[in-house]
Amino acid sequence: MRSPDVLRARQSLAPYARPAVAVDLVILTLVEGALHVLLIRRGESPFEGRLALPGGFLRVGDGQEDQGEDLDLAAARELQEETGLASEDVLLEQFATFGRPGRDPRMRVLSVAYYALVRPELALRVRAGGDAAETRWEPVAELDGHSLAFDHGHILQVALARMREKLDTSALAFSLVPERFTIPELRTVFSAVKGEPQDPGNFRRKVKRLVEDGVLEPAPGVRRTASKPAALYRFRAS
Amino acid sequence: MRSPDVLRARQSLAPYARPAVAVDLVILTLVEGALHVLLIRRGESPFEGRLALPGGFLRVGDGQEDQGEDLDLAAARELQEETGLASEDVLLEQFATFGRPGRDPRMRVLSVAYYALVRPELALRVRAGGDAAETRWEPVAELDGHSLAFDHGHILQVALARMREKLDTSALAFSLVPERFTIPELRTVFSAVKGEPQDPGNFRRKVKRLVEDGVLEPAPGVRRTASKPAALYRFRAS
DNA sequence: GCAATAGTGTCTTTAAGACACTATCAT
DNA sequence: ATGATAGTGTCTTAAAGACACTATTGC
Repeated sequence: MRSPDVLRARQSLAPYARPAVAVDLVILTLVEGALHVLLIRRGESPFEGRLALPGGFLRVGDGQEDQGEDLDLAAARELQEETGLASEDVLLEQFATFGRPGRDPRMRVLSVAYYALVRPELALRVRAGGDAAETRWEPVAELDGHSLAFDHGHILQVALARMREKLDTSALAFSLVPERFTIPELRTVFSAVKGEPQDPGNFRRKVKRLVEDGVLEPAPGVRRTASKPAALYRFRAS
Repeated sequence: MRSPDVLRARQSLAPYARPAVAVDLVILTLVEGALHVLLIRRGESPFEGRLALPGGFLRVGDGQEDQGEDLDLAAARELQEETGLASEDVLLEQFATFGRPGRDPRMRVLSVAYYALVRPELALRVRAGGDAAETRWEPVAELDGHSLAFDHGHILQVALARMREKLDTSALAFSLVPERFTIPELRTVFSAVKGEPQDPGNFRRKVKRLVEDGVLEPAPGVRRTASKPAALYRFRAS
């Protein structure tokens, strides 16, 4: 075996072959109380005709001066290209990088994966279904993991697992409701992400604590519903 | 702006320039109750003479048939090369990927970062300080973030933040104590990672719950200490 | 009026935090 | 015996869960 020093020398002088690097997006929103993910029908091989996560290759410059775009910027650019949404309106967060050899049969490709949480009102604006590229919202719960192209089913599962971890300890949930939202709306998000219904009374108590702690604040107006109108709240950036 | 379809076509036919991809390791252990990270004194430009995280380039094959090594395997290989430790004896987990343009002045380099948690008994075996490459354990608390090469100070901070998040909700802590450990030993891990002392009585209660829940089990023997010997426990893989 | 759901209140259990106290070792 | 620390017990508070109940709307 070569010693580490020899390895290091070889690397700086004559680098190994490089992998292609893609940035893939798990774009999620809530439609009628259920998590939906934005998928694209692939029009070319491999996995032609299969659904896949939107994404694209990282732009790398051609030298020391121009080294290309940041990963977060690449994710924002892809989001814009695929949905027309600006990254300021969406929670966009890197969560893992996937690189198993063979995951793309053509060549070695690493995928730096981001999840993007889109408010329901913005999700409506996404050109879905009408495009040539055939972009569409698919309900996460009804997806067969094996139906997605590449390892995208796995990537989706990892994204969901991470979101479940962070749901209670971050501001993540507030990115899946309108900017001004009701407590029941927020409860729907928790129910959908956790996959089990949340008790209305207990959930309300939890949200009320957030208000007392200054995380949320009451917002003017009410939301008209099928029954009793509900009070509005908003997230305090502070 | 080019349409997405045109972009996709260009990419598959003539891929953009590719970044170099490194796998860097935040190798941590506990020495005398304090978190220590394994660092290497760089012997070459850039950042010659500065301390850096150990790591190396991902091995990518040269075609469709040989696509090279998996990311996890690359991390395990680097760990073995730098410390002599086998990945089975260490908790090795990817936590983020860093790719800011300019982070390496020579060229565009992505770094897929892993943390590696090493039991104190194994840490002693690591050839530290005696090598030509000058590998050494540095106390995390005393490190000036700006003293590390590249963005490695930042990478270290992200690793620690992630560990703090997962400490209470994963088996992470059990990888920083001997396979058979005492409650005070485990408490030291929590104190070091959280950065604040843990109450002995309350902490013991928490561990006892883990025993009742079958996460831990009593182990034979006792640990002799400077005072009263302590009972041993072990993590139940199950 | 009635269905639906926003919103309130209560009781119980669990866990965290503060902290006093006892037990058992090495020296 | 004494210092150190393993280990126990108690009191308080915060939060989760189960669940009964009231209030206000659209229809």
